[in-house]
Amino acid sequence: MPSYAEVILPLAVKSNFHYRILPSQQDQLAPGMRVLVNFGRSRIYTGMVRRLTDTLEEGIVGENLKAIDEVLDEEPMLSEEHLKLMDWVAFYYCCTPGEVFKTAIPTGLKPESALRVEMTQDLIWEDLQLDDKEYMLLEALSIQPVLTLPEVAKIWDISTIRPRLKNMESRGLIRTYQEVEEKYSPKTKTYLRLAPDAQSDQALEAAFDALERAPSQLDLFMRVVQAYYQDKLLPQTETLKELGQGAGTAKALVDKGLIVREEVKVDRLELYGYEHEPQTLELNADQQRALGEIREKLAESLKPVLLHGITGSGKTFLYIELIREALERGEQALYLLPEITLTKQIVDRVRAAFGEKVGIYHSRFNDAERVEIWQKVRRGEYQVVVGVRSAMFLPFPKLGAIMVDEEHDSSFKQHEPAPRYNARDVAVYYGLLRKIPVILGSATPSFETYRNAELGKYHKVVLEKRAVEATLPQIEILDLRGLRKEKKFDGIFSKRLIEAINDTLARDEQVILFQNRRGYSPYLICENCGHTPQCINCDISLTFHKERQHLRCHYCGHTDFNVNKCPECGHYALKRGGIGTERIAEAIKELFPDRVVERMDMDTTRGKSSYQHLISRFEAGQIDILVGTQMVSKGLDFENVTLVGVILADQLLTFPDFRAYERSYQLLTQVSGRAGRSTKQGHVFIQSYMPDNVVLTSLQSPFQKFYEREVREREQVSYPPFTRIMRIEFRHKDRAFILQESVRLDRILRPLFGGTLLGPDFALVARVRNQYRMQFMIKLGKGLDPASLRRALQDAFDQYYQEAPVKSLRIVVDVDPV
DNA sequence: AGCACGCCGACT
DNA sequence: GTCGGCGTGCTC
Repeated sequence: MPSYAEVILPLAVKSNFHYRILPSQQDQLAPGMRVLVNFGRSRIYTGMVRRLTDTLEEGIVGENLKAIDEVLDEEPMLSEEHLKLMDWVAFYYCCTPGEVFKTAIPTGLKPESALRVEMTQDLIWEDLQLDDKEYMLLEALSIQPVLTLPEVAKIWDISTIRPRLKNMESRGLIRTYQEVEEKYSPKTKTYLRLAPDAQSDQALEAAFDALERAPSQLDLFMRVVQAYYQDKLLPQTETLKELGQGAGTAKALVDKGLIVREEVKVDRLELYGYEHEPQTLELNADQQRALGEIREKLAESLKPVLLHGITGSGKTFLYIELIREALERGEQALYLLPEITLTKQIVDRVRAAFGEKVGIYHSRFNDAERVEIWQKVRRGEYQVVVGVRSAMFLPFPKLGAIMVDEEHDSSFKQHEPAPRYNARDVAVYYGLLRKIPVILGSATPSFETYRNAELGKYHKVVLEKRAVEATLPQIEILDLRGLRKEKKFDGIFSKRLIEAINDTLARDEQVILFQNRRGYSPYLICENCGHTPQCINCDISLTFHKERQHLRCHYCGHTDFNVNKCPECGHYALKRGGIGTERIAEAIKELFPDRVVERMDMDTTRGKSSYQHLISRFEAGQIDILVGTQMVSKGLDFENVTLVGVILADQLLTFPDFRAYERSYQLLTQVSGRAGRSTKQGHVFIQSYMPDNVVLTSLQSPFQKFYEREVREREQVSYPPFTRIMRIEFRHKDRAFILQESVRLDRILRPLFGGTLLGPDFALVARVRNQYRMQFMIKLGKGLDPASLRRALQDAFDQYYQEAPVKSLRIVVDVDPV
């Protein structure tokens, strides 16, 4: 048995650390187990054993290593393949193993120590020379004997508290120590049971006698006895409520020794009941054909499959069949989708097929819930998981298939913090590693995936027909230039759109209006001097929110209540510019005062269930017009929605990014797909000042045509999918300094990457939270493989740091940014 | 990520 | 003169 364990720590440290394995731990330790280890002066972290070894790097002496404090698992929590997956993510996305570990494992499974503060025993207050802060702390400690660091910080209201605490400790006033806090505890429910001593006939008789003058207690006791004879446990809360009594009654009986309380672990995940019996689906002919093709192709060779199916073609039914096959093989399946598509609708569908074998994994789950899902997946109790990005890291013991729905969706990519991974690509890698099928589904595939399919790296299967016999929605582009001249456009709505809304509502059908800007107006502008109020921390104009009567920065959250007076010239001449969802909702309410209009964007869906609530109301027909951002473009499959209006497509089309057209096409296709999900004809109106734009004119023709045309342009400028991009961003609070460093970095990077290196440029928003941001882009073509690029980059950074000390310049590497 | 050490401005 | 601010380097 090796003597040392290489341990991944949940920190952004470059490499793993080694710990000594104690003799008592020798035969129980294996890679994939969690351990408690001491790190630094006094902190205790949960680490992950990566491997066991006898050899150490040069300069590290085995005897000097710290020992593992405690082994937390009896069985490895992660398989070797899971560990390999995490290794790959760290390598590919240029981050540390610890950063991957941190995201991959729920917080509840990573207990760590926190500093506690206690008052010294027998402190004689009179003799002490205390300043205000010290007095405040001791006073707090006399009420609450143990405080944590954040609590102390709150009492003192200063930023550096540690030196003060140290000072107080050295004077013998307080004691500080590290304590590991258990982060996860199972949820329990209290049941009542007849006490063992009260179970004999004699004892019961005596008890009834004794309770003669306590009718409430007698009532409850009768229930307990009844349950005892039926061999059942009695739930305390419900029983007391039923009897109309308080907790005191139960307590009295417990005190008399007649009954006992029992805590039973309960499942936090018992969601709403699924009424449906598991059922098989009837696939239509086209779906049958596609399913057959997928099977054939996978049997031929195990490559990822692009399932290209138009909106409403029933891709979900195919996923379900493929999942069923995995389960029949005795394996598990993972169904990944973007956050906002994970709705009750989709869950219901999957539950209808697989019942209680289905687990859900969502960012709105709290930590305890995540732990329970994790455990159920690990024990195989969940055979199917429907989840978002991070579900990719769940510990499936025998994963047999992965479905990635809406594979083009950018929410599969994590932006902040590291690891900046794309769950779709991680899925593809994991499929390769475990030799299991991966299905990438989309109506508008990403250019990367589509090209891989064209090149034969991926299989391609197409679904061309809508599942329900329905005609595709009619898309009409409304030319605002012309309409404005003819006075058929009021600045927000064209006459044509209003008429269409009117007709739709008259038929008792519903309307979705889409605008990719929240708030009332994206900027204010002074009519006197032309100034636009900017955020004090970021280089961006502030968005006006009318309801709250303030200006808000959508990057850092800074708010400013000065909405009337120009901060530059002092005139009360601030005018509202641009159109946000709030303004559209207001305008549409004025036009249709007796209709129910609701807004769906990040401002109106902050609460845990507000999103679901809005959707349910919309589904039930309680909302006539829904105005929203991207949020309305996905997951809303409602038959009664027959009209979709895009208020202004131009901001999408002119967004300064090489993917702007690809994105616009995807988004507009998706939002159009909301109209006419049934036999009713759907209509889509897109307002624009650039009606001839190729994206708008391509919307009604097949995706492939648009792709072929666009991809040629990409090829000419060597952009993805012909290259892969690595973005190197650096941040610093001093503008002059970052400019100077950009030149120095350029000098080092240029010889390595030559013409494939773009930049340095300021980022799209040059300053965020008072940090200036500049960036390089490296286009990684055929010549350079990712591994050597990463090495070259590491060398370059090493050289950069060696050349001159760098003051707090943060460098962020983003691989395959989207 | 913490936490210690080390160097510069506003206070007794 | 010191207290306390942050900037830098190290942790198996």
